[in-house]
Amino acid sequence: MLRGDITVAIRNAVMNELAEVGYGRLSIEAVARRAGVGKTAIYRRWSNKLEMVMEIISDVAERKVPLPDTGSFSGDLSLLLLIVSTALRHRMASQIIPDLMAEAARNPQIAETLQRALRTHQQAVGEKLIGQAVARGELPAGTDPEVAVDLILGPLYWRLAVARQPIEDDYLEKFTVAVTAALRAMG
Amino acid sequence: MLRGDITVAIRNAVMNELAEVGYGRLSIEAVARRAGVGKTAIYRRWSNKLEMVMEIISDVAERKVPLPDTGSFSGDLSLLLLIVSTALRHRMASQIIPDLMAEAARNPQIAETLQRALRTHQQAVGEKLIGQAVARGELPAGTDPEVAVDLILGPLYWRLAVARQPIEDDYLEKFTVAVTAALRAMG
DNA sequence: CTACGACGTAACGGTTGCGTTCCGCCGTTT
DNA sequence: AAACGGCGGAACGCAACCGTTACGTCGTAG
Repeated sequence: MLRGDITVAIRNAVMNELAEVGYGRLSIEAVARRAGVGKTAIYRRWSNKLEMVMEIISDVAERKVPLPDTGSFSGDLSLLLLIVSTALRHRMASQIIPDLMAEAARNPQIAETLQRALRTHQQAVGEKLIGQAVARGELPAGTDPEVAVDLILGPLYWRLAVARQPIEDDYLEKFTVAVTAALRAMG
Repeated sequence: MLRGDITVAIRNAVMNELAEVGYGRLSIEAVARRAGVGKTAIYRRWSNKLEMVMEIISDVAERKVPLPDTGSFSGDLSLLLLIVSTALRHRMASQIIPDLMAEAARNPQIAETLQRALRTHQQAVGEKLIGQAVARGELPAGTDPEVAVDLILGPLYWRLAVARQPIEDDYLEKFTVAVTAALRAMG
């Protein structure tokens, strides 16, 4: 019954509005305005702001990202770092994610949705990456995927999304070497 | 002329309000209510919300933290990790910092204030910690303090403030070993 | 003792957003 | 041809907050 093009327009408007003003200041009226749509069209689909945002965010978050398999751990790692650092440079990630993370500290429902998406992602990446490396004998058998993911994603997120400092040409290279050494030492 | 105890009450109210509802939803009226103070008392001190929050935050951010000097790099590192991880467990840090960081993505003035505080802190910690280790011969001479700081603070911030997962007993130990190896390899 | 000024309270007009309702339009279904 | 239902638009009453103002109280400085 509901028109699909209208739904798409609303979803886009929500994402853009989220990026521009954040969840806290996002208003249904602004979304309607931006989507070129009546408020009624929105309330016909969701009953309030939280429900609307959660449904839209969940959809986006559940899109799966292809995991690297280049044949060597350092290759996998380089590629992963490249993918993540590229993603974190886009507005979608660099604005919306920190905003929702901050919001999650107050709203259990947002927290749960985000954590699930995040943890699933992390686990998948960590287990595949580390599992492959261990199978190849490049990392010791006891390597903890969880700690490994922290070591890999943490610094990138910190630098790009928190400190918001640029990444120079050789940074990812240096970083790959460092992380490899760290994981070998930790086993 | 302005009464000091009132100013203190307002500052506390702002910090608590920031932690609870975040910058976006912080209202002057709520601050006044919480501080048990009239709005006039606030407007007599600051002309608007942004100015008020920035001044208060700047003050807090500029408080200097004593840097470790335990005599060895791994000792320094362990202590630093302990200090940071403890700080990040408190509401003040785990709620307010991500919130302001997200806000900074939109408000250049907030961004600048936070970046200055952050960068100053980072540089001080990085240069002292790495400098000491290099002087002792524990790290190679070319070690980049900036990358080192990313490697140290990034994973902790990620785990505690983003992923919001607990830190187990041996995590910091493992982590210390890993980071040490990473820095040695990177030189 | 007086004057000053910071204080809390209360009210102001104006803005924004909520969630709801009613309307007339128009494309689809039957 | 008629009925249905999603659509945009407009307005509703309600609530919160903005930044400002007027007023009366009270502690302190002169």
